[in-house]
Amino acid sequence: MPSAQIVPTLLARLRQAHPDARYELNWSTPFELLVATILAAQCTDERVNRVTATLFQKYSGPQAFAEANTPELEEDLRPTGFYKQKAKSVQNMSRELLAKFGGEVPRTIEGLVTLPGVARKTANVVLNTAFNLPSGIIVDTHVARVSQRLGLTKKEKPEDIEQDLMKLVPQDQWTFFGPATVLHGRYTCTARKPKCEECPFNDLCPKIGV
DNA sequence: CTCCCGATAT
DNA sequence: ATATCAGGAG
Repeated sequence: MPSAQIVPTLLARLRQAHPDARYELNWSTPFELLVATILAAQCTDERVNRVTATLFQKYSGPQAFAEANTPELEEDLRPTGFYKQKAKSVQNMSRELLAKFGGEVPRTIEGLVTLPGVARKTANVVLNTAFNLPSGIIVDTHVARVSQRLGLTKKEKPEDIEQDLMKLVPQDQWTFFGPATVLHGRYTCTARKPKCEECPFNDLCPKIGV
């Protein structure tokens, strides 16, 4: 069966499994979601949430991060891993945000991607989740793995996978498909021991790469 | 392609 | 012990 044919079934069953799929990062403003998403690289949401709970009390917005003492910020971010890189990204991102966008998170992928530490995945998370804009499809390690196993793409690079998915999935489903597929990958189609027995797509999955 | 880097599941 | 985890920059 061509992969395009299974997409409507896929979307219907995804909705059953994850009716209110949304990101599991905690945030109260688009800026906080942007910071949290940068911190989420190679790190679980749970650990990011543990850090941001106190982080966002200490640093109230882009101005506070821009003026922060860098070694101190590094320590604040240490539990998320890559902490020197992430401290630099968050601080420089905040400075650029103030300099170029008046401290307001831009609502376009072109604008977001100019910020340090922000590429398509992070930009799509912010636009899809905070602004409900179908700017593209979030492709992280989970979406990539699930899409490959289901035979929706044979590509390796996230940007190429996103292109394939955008052709297959109707645009008004993009903001649902991304987060829902992330959850499916996180809890069912896991990297190491995928739970194929309890997977709602078991009957239509070629199980590529499993 | 390599590097950044700590925490957790297997 | 080691692969992997909501990636991105140089």
